Amino acid sequence: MEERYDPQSVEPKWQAVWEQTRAFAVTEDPDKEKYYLLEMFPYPSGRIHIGHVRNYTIGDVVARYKRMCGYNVLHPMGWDAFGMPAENAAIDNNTHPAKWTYENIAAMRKQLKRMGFSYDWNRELATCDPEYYKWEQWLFIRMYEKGMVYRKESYVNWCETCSTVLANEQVEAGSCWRCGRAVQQKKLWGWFFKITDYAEDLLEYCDRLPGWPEKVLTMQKNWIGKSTGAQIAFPIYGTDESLSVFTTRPDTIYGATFMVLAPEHPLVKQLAAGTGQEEPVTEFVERMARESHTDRMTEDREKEGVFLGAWCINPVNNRQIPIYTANFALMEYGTGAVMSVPAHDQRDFEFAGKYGIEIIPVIKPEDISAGETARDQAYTGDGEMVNSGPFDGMHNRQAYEDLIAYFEKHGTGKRAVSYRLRDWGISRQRYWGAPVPMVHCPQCGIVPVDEKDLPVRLPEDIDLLEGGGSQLSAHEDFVNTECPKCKGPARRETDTMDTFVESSWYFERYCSPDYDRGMFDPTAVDYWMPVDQYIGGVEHAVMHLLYSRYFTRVLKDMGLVDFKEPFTRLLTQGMVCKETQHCADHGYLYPEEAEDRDESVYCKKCGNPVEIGRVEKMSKSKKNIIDPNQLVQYYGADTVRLFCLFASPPERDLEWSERGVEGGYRFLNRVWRLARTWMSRLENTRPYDGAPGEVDETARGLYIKTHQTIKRVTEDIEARFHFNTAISGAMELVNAMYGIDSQMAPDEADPQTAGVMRQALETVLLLLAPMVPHVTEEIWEALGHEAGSLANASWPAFREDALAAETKLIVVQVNGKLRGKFEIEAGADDETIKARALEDENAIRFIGDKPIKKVIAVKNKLVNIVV
RNA sequence: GCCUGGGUGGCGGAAUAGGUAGACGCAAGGGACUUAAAAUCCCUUGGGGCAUAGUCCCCGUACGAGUUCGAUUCUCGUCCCAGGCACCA
Repeated sequence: MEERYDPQSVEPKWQAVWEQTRAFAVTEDPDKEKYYLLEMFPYPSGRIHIGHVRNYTIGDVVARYKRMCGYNVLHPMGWDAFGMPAENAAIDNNTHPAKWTYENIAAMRKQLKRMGFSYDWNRELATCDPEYYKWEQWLFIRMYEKGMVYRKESYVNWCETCSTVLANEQVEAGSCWRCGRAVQQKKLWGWFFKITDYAEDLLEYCDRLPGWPEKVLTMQKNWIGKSTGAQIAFPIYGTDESLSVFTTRPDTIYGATFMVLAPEHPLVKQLAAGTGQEEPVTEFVERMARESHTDRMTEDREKEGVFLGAWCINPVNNRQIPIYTANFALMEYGTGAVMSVPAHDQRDFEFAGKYGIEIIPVIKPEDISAGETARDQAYTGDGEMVNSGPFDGMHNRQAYEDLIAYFEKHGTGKRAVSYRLRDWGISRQRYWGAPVPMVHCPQCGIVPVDEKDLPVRLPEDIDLLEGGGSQLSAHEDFVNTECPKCKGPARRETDTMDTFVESSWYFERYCSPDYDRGMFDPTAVDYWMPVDQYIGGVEHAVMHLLYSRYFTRVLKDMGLVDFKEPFTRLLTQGMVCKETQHCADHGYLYPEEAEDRDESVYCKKCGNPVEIGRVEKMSKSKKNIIDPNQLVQYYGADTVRLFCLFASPPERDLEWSERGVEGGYRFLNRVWRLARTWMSRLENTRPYDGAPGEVDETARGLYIKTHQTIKRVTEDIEARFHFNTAISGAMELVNAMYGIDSQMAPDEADPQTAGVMRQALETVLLLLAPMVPHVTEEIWEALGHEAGSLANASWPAFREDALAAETKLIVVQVNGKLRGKFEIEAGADDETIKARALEDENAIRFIGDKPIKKVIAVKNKLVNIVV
């Protein structure tokens, strides 16, 4: 053991050992209980950032901990390797996306290895590998055959900068989630997955995922957005046709005074034709089409519409009601038509007010005296029905049910459910993605590629410099093919798939990454899946996690897996944040561009004082980032890992602090120095593992502390992943060992004390091994253990009797306020401790001459005297 | 507006089947070692009070009530912060 702790020599040494011995490679072993720990795989951007480090450190601690507990732990890592940045970088640097991607992967793999994460690198995969996306294409065809995929022309979210389609989930506040540009609507043909078929099941299972954070489940539920109500047909006046609407409030139908169609609704132009309203309607519809989705959806958007010149008939009272088209109606939701009841819907109320449409209240508010009708807003609550013919006097909840029964009886409507969730549009007009494996044949129409011809490989000789959009459609060799059916000339589909498709099944591929007869080896998936613990950022709460749940259901319905939910437990770790530094002349500054002196911070460029901003998520634009590489070079991977774990519990945001990192480094040095000081005394000593009764005074405290710490750290990790308190516990144990150290020199220690010291030291190493694996392995070896054996050591167990055989501190309260305390042997009965408490001088002082009403005793804890 | 979380020292954060509030770390102050500094080690550190300086007293977990012998923890109300959703009929 070296005198000085030098992470730069210790860490690479153990990383080499783990690599050579393939320490973390696993295979299915039916005799061992499995544990599948997965962290969300990264996009290979070129270098890992501190968010990755935190995510993967948390995961690594759990993986190593479970491994020490005897589980067969699958802990894989790979690359979410398709996507736009590769194309942009390729254009910028005149390289190829594949080259750029694989170089980035190599660089990041090296960085991850330098962190000492316990991955089974044999299972590494990259989604841009044809051997990977081949099976994605295979599944696409299976889904197509089963009618789970379809093609349609639709308005899509279009990002001009990225020249691609975005899924609804990829639009954030009306802008592209990647580049921030305002999203436009564009009509385009594209491929869709029928995720809406599973809306109900996905929703239902939100209540059957106890291992998931409530927050994520709520977000998913909201995203699916289930509403129940009725679908009702309104005959169109003067025609044989009818207008179908979805409403959640069939009970308010007597108050319907107008109808609204989405501007894109096919009936809009048809109904307006020849009514004299044709011109204003066409003008309105065209203006709406020109407006971006963003503008139309902005908050507080003024409601606006045009009368179509047509009417429909309310089926319950034959009332003739006007039909409008308006900006607030969405074609994608329900039937694209709204039954408007201004008295009981705020939006309809505003519209009616603007256009002078009649407002008929049909529900009397429960909290307002009868007869009152003048209101400045819609009433959306419950109450007694009025103005509703035969339903008058009934409670609206009852009328709701009766009206649905009435519609069903007369065939004018039915109970209905509507979801906010839309089908998943997966077409992207980009090069760097998995090609959709379909062929357009002038004779046979759309034909899937033959399975034997998979994968449909991305052509490598491509010139990306020619403008944006998909270069695939310009690649003649790729596009021109023959029809799998009639063998005539045909054209290939040039859309590639959304990269979320790859990440919807990679966790299954990890189970058998080299399998070449299917997406995965069923026996391997059967053994490893589902993932026991999944860890990643909350930013994936909706998209990635919902798509993965959907995909798993698809695989189940195809008989490929026998479970519905891929992730049993989910942990969403918080973000890494740091204060910003801003110079009046030079803008935001990187940490190394500012200089700390005299308790203030100055800009290195101009020497002026720097303004310290609020603590925010680390981002390049704010320059409040720190480079994991530099930290590792300076402090070592163990210190960086330790700080990430210690600074805050995993689900909470972590505020980066250079001083905090130094604190972590100092602690590891403290452990090192203690081990080094005592090494010659301990290396030939056996750890003391005897009964507590035989431990004499000197070592007794440390002995008990050791066992208490094992219990505490185990519970902190096992029950709640609170590594910060686990580390606190280990620090306390080290402090206790320094207590012995300050009392005696190592060679003065009696055999028993030395044994207890060794036991304490080994405990510290075992408990910290999952968190700081390198330094602990080094000291473990110095103690005479086989090199590299700590990674496979058993998690320590505590002795119950070591915790039990103790005196307890009893707190004395008078009227609930702390007035004194005393020590007594553990388990002393209530009467004994009450008696002792009543003798307490200070307590007596507070009791004074007031009569004692009651004395409450809690065994081993406290006595409260009530006066 | 709706849905989730969350408000505890100078700072990051401990403590919830209700039972000593502030573990552990950072920062700060004092001391030891040193020619000196760094490193290290030890001590102090929520606020206030006192003729008694203590095994002392009062206040204190966003704010206001309530339940209880006892509330950071449970209930109700209010305020503030963060994240998500937001014309979804």
